[in-house]
Formats: sequence, structure tokens, C-alpha cells
Amino acid sequence: MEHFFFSHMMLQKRLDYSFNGYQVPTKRRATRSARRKATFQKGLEDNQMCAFDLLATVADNLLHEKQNPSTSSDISSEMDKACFVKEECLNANKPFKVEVSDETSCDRICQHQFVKEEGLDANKPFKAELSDEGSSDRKCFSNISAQVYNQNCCLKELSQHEIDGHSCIASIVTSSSCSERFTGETLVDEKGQHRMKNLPSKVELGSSGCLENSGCNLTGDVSKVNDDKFGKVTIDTRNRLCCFEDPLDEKSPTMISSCRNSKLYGYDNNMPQNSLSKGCDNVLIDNRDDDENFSGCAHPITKIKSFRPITCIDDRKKKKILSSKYHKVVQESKQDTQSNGVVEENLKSVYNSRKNYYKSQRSQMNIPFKKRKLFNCSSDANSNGYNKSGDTSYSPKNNTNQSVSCSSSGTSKDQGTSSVGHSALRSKDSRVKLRIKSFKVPELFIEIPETATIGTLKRTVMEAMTTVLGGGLRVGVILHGKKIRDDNKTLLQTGISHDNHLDALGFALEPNSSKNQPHACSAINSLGSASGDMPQPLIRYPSSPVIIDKRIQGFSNMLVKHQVTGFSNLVESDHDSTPSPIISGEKKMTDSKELITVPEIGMEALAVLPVHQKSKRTENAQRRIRRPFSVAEVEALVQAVEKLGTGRWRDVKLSAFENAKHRTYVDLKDKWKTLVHTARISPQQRRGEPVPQELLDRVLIAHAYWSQQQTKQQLKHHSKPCLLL
DNA sequence: GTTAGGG
DNA sequence: CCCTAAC
Repeated sequence: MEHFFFSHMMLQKRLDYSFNGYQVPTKRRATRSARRKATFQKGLEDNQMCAFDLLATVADNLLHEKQNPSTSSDISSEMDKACFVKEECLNANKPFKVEVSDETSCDRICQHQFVKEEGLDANKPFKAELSDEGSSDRKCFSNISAQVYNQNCCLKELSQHEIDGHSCIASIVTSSSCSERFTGETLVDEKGQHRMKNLPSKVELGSSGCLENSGCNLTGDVSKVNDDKFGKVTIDTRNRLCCFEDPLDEKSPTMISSCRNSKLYGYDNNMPQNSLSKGCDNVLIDNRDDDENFSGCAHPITKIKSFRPITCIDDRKKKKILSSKYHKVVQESKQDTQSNGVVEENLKSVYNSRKNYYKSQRSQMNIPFKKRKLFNCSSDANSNGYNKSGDTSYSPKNNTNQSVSCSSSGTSKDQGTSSVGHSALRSKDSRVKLRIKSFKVPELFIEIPETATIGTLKRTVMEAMTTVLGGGLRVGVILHGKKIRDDNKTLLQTGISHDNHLDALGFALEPNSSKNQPHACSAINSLGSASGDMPQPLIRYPSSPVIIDKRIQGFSNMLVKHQVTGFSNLVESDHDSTPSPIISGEKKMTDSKELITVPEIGMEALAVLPVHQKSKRTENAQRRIRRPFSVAEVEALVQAVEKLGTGRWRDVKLSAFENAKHRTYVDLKDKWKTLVHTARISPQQRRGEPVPQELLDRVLIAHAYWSQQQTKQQLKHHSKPCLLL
């Protein structure tokens, strides 16, 4: 693989594109929801919103995933009530808040749905915007940077940062710039026993006022490795900072940037999401396994200083990766992830909860295209947290809800003690409000031949994005740089409710699973131009290069478009894409496989782009919009079937639905099937637009008749021989 | 390309 | 509606 990569590099002159912090785009499903979304996004030019979507989606997914059967009903009801309000945020670089109950276990934080509270008054403008003056170079912060600013804590320095999180950390920012407030529904703790008696800690964090002053410096055992003129400090935390249980995770570089000057990522469009203002002291912490594995995610000024393709892995691992089949890898990854106690379940539950998911999807954040497919195939393989980082901000201001601030939370630290007063507060306000400004898509590096077409480039980028986003993400909670793994811990227990800790709270987008699917590519071929003559585009992440077969290009264009023109028309065409579609031969396949394998390595260190065939397919072939049959159609169908009989669906189609392009003979056949079923069940059990009983009766009659005919035919067939004998 | 049937 | 096997 390396070999291939190398030679390829040598032979092909490539253009390197690096994308940083893409705000998460949206899905490319053309379903109803997608369309709504499109409409919705029409006016949306702010990429930032995408991040919002992503976050919401992730949260939503997680929410579902985590649902406990016992609590599911509650949750679902909440879900219904809750909605993601994107519109409000669209134009704005407004952070949204997440309100979490103290009781909520840590992981729950990520699972909230954000509900907008209208009562919110506009907060003060977010001061902490990063200026991009520093440079365009600065876009290297793909991985987050998350700082929590607490009014009370802004000046406080973080004493220790242990980072065991994944590469992407959503930052928590104390900004109250958002005029909209999103409150997350508090979820019921899955395990009742874990509930702590919380003090009333409704903690409203964040204050715009403090931003200027809030300095969060990383201190502790970190050693300064590098300091650039911009004040970025790269800290090599090595293993010390790694607390990953997951081996793979360990290698993922984690970066924390702290903004001393409290300049935070702004929601501003113009602002490079990745850039920190000059004034900021950005501290990058690279988590590395060993010296060799250094792979920084952050590339301050100079481009990718630490990009190393594959070297990051020890030989044994490499070997393993190279040799192993994808599925094997996937399994492994699953296991690994499971150690975290989430992945598997998540995947499954996500799929299972799809229904609810859609239900709650008012916000149109539909990411989940076919969850099932996605998860089955590639979800496992997703990219590491390399995806995006987000900012969470606390709003310190006493907004309507923020009755209790850090101070109270401090008190609440004693779990045992709950005074009456507290209880009163608790009942209503024991919430920790978090405002997550955005999640960013981490830096992406794409290498593509000069000869590639723009369309290819677009697709490539899109694919990369899709892979990252679609692969399945989960949210990690990081406190003081330390990843909180115990999902059952309450916020209170964890200290999130406490002001002392709020400043160190961060969220990271992590890969839900870790491996890529092997065959990912095959389906992708159609898109591609990938043929023998066309050089294949490569997409890789900074530290761990991920190579995507060009065949995977499916969505790339979306991304680009997004970048350039915003969301509308994301999905578009191949027309400008590369022409030659077919992959020449096995060799190509082999290559692609190899290419695909690369990611695995990357997984170790960072994010991997999962390439899966299904996902691609999903992309291309969207599920058709559901179009319930009208009574008139049913009647026409019944009539046609009465005449023609079952088993001649093509004829039925031609005779009765010739002009209904959207009705295929398969559809008619299916409809008939359902009609028969409907006719047999009790009226109470029927759903949807009621079909006149008369028609149903005819259905049964016709069905019986034709079934009989069919049987007769068969008997004839069989009997004939007998007779002959 | 159609059918049939499971999902 | 999707997906597939079978024809």
C-alpha cells in the first residue's frame, strides 16, 4: 500500500487541497426531508450551520442510541417535543445551548436535543471571534479546540489537561452571543441508580463578558515542543495525555487549543473556522504514541507540519492492517470500540431508532440516510473524530433560565447534601447549560491529480466529507482534557456542574466505529472516472493519510459547493465530472483496495475515511419518496387487476398507470400486496388514507379469483404429465 | 426486463 | 419502497 501510494505520488503530480474545519454539510438525500432541508438551506449561506446540523444530528443519533427501552417512551415523547431549530441559527453565528441536567450522565450531554427557547433575549455579541488575520495558514486547526469559559472561571487556568479524547474536540465557549437559545432536553438517566441527588444546579455558564479575559492556559505536565510566532504552542503530551482505552484512539492526535485571549471560533462566515485569532494562544497538544507517531492535527502556520502518511504505525500493526481483510478489521475495531461501551449499541440503536429519528426530525437535520446500510457497511469504519470540532459555549449571563450559576453548582458538589432550597432549585433548574457553538469538520487533505476534473475534485472532497460524517460519530465529553468515559456518571459527579470544571469542558466528535469497509469502492465505480488513465484522487487526513479511491467520489462535489456557494444545490452533478466511468480491470481494483486499506492505518493515528460502497449507493440512489396511493389509484389498480389478474403487473402498469411515471409495476404489485393485506385486517388496524371497503372487497374477490386461476394453472401443469402417463 | 416475495 | 432471487 505504501508502495502504491508512493509510486503514485511520484508519478502523478498532484494538487493538494486541504480543507479545514468544514462545517458539516448536510445529506444528500433527495427525500422529502432532504428537500425540505434544501429549502430550508436555501437561504443558508453560512457554513456554520452545517456544523449545527451535524451536531444536532449527532446528538439526536446518540440520543436514540442511548435510549433505554425502559425510558424510550419518555425520550421519544421528548423527542417529539424537541426540535432542532436551525433556522434561527442560520444567519447567525450563534451558538446554541445545550441544557443538561446535572443528573444527566456525562455521555448524555451529547445526546441532547436542542430546543430553542424563544424567550431568549439576545445575548451580547460574541466577542470572542477569532480573527483570521493571523493567516490563512492557520486553518490547520482541524481538531478542535475547546475551551470552556465560565464566567467565574475565565481567568482560571486549567491546571491539567489530560487528553485522551479523540482528535476533535468541540470547544465550549462562553459566549452568549446567540440570540437564540437552545436548550437541550434533559434526558432521563438511563440508570436510575446512577442518579445522584443533585443539587440544584442549574448552571448557566458562559459569559460573553469574560471572553476577553478568559484565559485558559494549559499547564501541567505538558512540555512545550513548539512555539510558533502566533503563539501556538504545540505540546507533546505523549502517552501521558492518552487515556484511551481504545488502542486506535490512542493514536489519534488530540489537540487542544486554548485561547488565551478568549478569542474563539466565531460563527462568522468569513472567519476561517479553523483559525484562531492572533491574539490567541493556541496550544496544540499532540497526543502521540511515540515519537515516531507524531501526527499533529493542527497545522498552525505552515501546512501540515506533521503529516505522515503511514509511518505512524508500528510494524506489527501495519502488517496486520495490510493483511487483514476489511471485515476483520471492522470487527476488531468494533471490539475496540466496544470497550468504550458504546459503539455497537449505538450503531444498532441508531438504526433501530430510525423511525423515531425521523419523527423528531423537524429540524430537517437528516443525516441519516439509510442508517442501516450505513452502519452495516461502513459506519464502523468511520473517521475518527477527525471530523469536526465544535464549540460549546456557556452563557454566563443570566438569561432567563440561568438562574443558578456556577456558584450554586459548586455547592451542589456535595451530592449527599441537598438542602431544601436546593431541591427547589433543582426541580426546575438543575441543568447545566452548554452552548455548543459549532462542530467542525476537521481538516481534510485531498490529493488529486491535476488532470482530474473539477467534478472529480468535488466528488472527492464530498466523499471525504461524507465518509467522515456519515461514518458514524459519537460525542465524547472531555473535561480538563480528560475524556470522561463513564457514561453513567452524572454531570454532578463528574464535576461538570461545578464552576471549577466548566471551563474545561469540551466535546469531541469521535468515530463511532473504527474501521473501513473493504469493498467500499466497488459501488463507487459508477461515479467515477476512475479509470486507468485517470489518476486517482487521494484524500487523506493530515496525520494519517487516508486515501480514497477515486471511485468513491460520489459526494465530493457537495462539499466543494458547499464551500463555495453554500448549501443550495449541493447535490449536483456529474456532468462536470470525469467522463470515463468504468474501471478497467482487476488491477485497478487491486489498487483501490490497497488504497482503501490505507485508512486503516490512519485509523490508528487519526481519522479514516471510510469508504463504503453502500454509502455511495445511498448517495446515488436515494430512496424514492413515499407516495401513498390515492383512492382513485387504488380503484384503477383494482380494476386493472380484476381484468388482467395478478401476475401481469407490467400489463397492469401499462393499462392503468401508464402515465404515472412514479408508479412502477413493482409498485403496483406491492400495492396490491398491501391491499390484500389491508383487506384482511380489521379496519382498526388499517392506517393511512382509508380505502373504501367496497374496493377492499373487490380486492379480496379479485385476489381470490386470480389465485384460484393461478392454482388451476399449476394443477393443469402438473396434472398434464399425469394424464399423459 | 419481469415476477414474486421477503424485508 | 427496497432488494433480490429466479426466470
